[in-house]
Amino acid sequence: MEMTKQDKPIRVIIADDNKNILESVQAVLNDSQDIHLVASFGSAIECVENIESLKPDVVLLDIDMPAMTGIEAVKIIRKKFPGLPILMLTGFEDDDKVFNSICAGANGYLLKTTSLESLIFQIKEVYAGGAPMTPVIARKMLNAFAKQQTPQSASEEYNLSKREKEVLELLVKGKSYKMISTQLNISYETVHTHIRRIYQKLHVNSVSEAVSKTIIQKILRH
Amino acid sequence: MEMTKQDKPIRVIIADDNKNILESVQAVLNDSQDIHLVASFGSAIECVENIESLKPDVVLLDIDMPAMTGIEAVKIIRKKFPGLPILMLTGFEDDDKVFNSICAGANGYLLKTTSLESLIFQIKEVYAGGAPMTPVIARKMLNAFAKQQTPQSASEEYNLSKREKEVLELLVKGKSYKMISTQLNISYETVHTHIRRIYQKLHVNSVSEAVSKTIIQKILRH
DNA sequence: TCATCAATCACCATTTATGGTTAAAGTTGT
DNA sequence: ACAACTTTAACCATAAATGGTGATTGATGA
Repeated sequence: MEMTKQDKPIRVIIADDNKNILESVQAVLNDSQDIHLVASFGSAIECVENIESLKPDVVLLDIDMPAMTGIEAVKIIRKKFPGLPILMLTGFEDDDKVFNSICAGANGYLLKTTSLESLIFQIKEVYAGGAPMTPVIARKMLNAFAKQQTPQSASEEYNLSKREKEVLELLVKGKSYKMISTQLNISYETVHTHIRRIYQKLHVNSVSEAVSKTIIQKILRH
Repeated sequence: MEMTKQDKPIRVIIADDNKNILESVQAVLNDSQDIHLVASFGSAIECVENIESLKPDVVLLDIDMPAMTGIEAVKIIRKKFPGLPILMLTGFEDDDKVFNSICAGANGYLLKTTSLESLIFQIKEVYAGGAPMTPVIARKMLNAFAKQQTPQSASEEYNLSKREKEVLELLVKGKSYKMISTQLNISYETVHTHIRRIYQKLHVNSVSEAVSKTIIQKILRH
């Protein structure tokens, strides 16, 4: 894949709730001949609303934003603009979020700690059809791919509380009570209580039933 | 993932039908303290046959070889040695082949045009749990993943026996060991044994993991 | 025929999961 | 301020699952 000089600059928009990030990205991209930062937004909603009119070539999305998260934004954008390259921005390698973003249709991600010159390179790369990611994330993707793991299944129908959904997610991923308690930083007994409620609400009485029910549910919604 | 100094060199074997490649790789690896090229083979078959006795830490496989291709070799090796890192070697970015290699279980790939110093680095990386690949290939993987495609080879068989499949079916339906034993008219301990084997073959160690894996697999096949 | 694998069963020890019950602190909305 | 709900946590007892080891029978195939 050869990188030829752009006749027209790559149109980029960005959404990030952190002003500092926005500003520094702006500064760098404005210096570039090949990239034109068309607009920047402080929230995902604004960004999504303006894509149609702005017609960007590449979208940069902070993965963590209040109200609408970057992941949700990806889903919406991907649905309306199947081919539009989307890069996620994240402060650190939050595996699950990056993983879910990618499942939602993101084309790669950038660590905010990445050098800003590298940013320009990565934007060009994703525009040219590449997918920036580090070997560690790549490996995770491959593993997940090989295992055909489930991304994320939100179980709305059963009136599960936020915490209960979290716990159920982890159960579906095959975690034990103990692992869940560690991961969520709560006691084993609390996990036990949550699972009790989950079982009540789902009308099941074992992990395997809960897991089946949850996955099937999720699939059927598509 | 931190790269610490190796106390023992990484044991590497390579298969490539091109003598020039073999020789230059040999030359480079022999200069390295951290890597020990244990053996090199001119064909995939020889390579596969000798893995067991050589116990390498990393395998390098040319993607294009006569008789048995690298891809076929990957499948075989991956089956016998689930955790063994495999790097594919290819002359150019043959997307499909690389893609299929990865689906077959390769952990990354190297262009033969890559600098030989880089080669050492990449070997260390895959040994440490990374997955060397270029952005273009990564993009393909992501697309396939997002679409939840099942590439030819990725719909792995797990070599479950007839009985094991039956037991797994019931597990997925949420049945307990006891219920399964009743339904199949076999003892609890036999169920236990079957499940043991199933876990081995699926590389899991709990019902929930087995169930997730199985359902996803099944659903994705259509 | 010898080797391999599928299917069956058992004994053991240990870890996990499940169900019943209780309860305190925090949140939210009326 | 009160009700309703969420999240947290604990105690107890029992059921279930997991892992190690070993073993027998029959079928299949080199």
